[in-house]
Amino acid sequence: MEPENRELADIIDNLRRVFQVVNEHSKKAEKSSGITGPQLWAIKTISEKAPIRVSDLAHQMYLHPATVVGILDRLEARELVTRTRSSTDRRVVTIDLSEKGKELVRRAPEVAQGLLVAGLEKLSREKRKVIGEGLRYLVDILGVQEIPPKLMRSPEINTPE
Amino acid sequence: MEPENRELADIIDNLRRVFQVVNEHSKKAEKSSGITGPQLWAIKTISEKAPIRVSDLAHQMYLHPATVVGILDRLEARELVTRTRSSTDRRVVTIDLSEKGKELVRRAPEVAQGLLVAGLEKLSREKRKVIGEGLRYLVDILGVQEIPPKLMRSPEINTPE
DNA sequence: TGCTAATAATTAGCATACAAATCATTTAAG
DNA sequence: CTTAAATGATTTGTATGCTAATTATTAGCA
Repeated sequence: MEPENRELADIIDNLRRVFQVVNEHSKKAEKSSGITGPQLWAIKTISEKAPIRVSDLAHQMYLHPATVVGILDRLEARELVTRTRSSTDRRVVTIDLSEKGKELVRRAPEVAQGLLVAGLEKLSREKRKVIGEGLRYLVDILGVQEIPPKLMRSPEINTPE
Repeated sequence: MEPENRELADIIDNLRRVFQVVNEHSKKAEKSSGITGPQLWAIKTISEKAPIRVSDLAHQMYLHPATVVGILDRLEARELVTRTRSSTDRRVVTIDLSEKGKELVRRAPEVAQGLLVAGLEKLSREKRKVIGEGLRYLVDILGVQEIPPKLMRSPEINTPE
C-alpha cells in the first residue's frame, strides 16, 4: 500500500479505535454506578432539564425517540424516573427524576467528569491543539456532505454550559 | 468559559459530530451495498486477510469475538463467507470469502469507506497530517487511560457507535 | 362541524456489542 | 498417562440504536 493510502487507512483505523474505546469505557461506567452509560447520560440530562418531554430528551441526547423510550423503560423499571402524561396535551409525556434518581445524581457527581476529559486535560497544550485542529478539519470535510437528519431535529450540537 | 475549557468542549463536540456523520454514512453504505456497515467492514477485512481465524478477525476489527460470531452468522446466511474448522487444531474456525463475497468486494470497493476517504483525499497533505496526528494522540490517551478503569467516560460523549 | 394532516410516544423487528457461561479441544503438570 | 488448566468458538442474556408501523391526540382547514 502506498504511504498515501497507509495514512488514510490509519486515520480510519484510529477513528474506529476511538469509537470502540469510547464505547467500551461507557460499559465500565456501569460497574461503578450500577447503571449503563446511556442511562446515566439520560439521568444527568433529566436532572438538568426536568421536567422534560420525551422528544426533547431525545433531542438533547442526539438519539432517536425510540431509543430513548427503551432507556426510559429500564430507568422506570428501576424507579429512577417517572413518566407523567400531560393533561393539556395528552400526547405528551413528561419525565422527572424520582427521589431515588435524584439521590443517584447526588451520589455520583464525579461520574460526569469523564475519562476523555481527564485525559485531555493531562495533555500538553500543544497536543491538545493538534487534536482540536485535526478534528476541526475532519468535521469540515465531513460536514460538507452531511445529510440533513430526518426525524430528529437539527442535531446542531450545542456546547455544554 | 475560559479558553481552556472552550477548547476541550470543542474537541468533545467535534468528536460527537464525527461520530454522527460517520454513523450516518455507514447507514448510507448499507443502502447501496445491501449489507450493514459492520458486515461490510468484516467482509473487507476478510478479503484482505483471508483465510483468517475468528479470534484474529475480532482483533483486527477491535470487536469482541461474540460480536463477530453474530456478524459471521449473518454473512454466512447470505452465503458471503464460509466457515471451515481447522483439521490441525479443531478448536479453530477459519473464515474465507465465497465467490459471492469476493464479487461483492469487487463490485463495492469504495462503499466501505467512501465518504470519509473521498473527503480525506481532497484535503491537502498538510491537513491530513494534522488529522492523523490528532487522532493518534487521542488513541494514545484513550489507550493509556484504559488501564485504570476507575474513572469513567463522560456520558455526554457516549454517542452511538 | 367533520375530515385530514401533523405530532407525540410507543411497539415491533433487526443488527450491533459485550460479559459470562458453555462446549470442545489442546496443552501442560505431575 | 491422567488430570487440570488454557484456548477458541459459540451460546445466552442484556442493552443499545435504528427504521417502520401503530396508536392516540391535536391542529388545520374546507
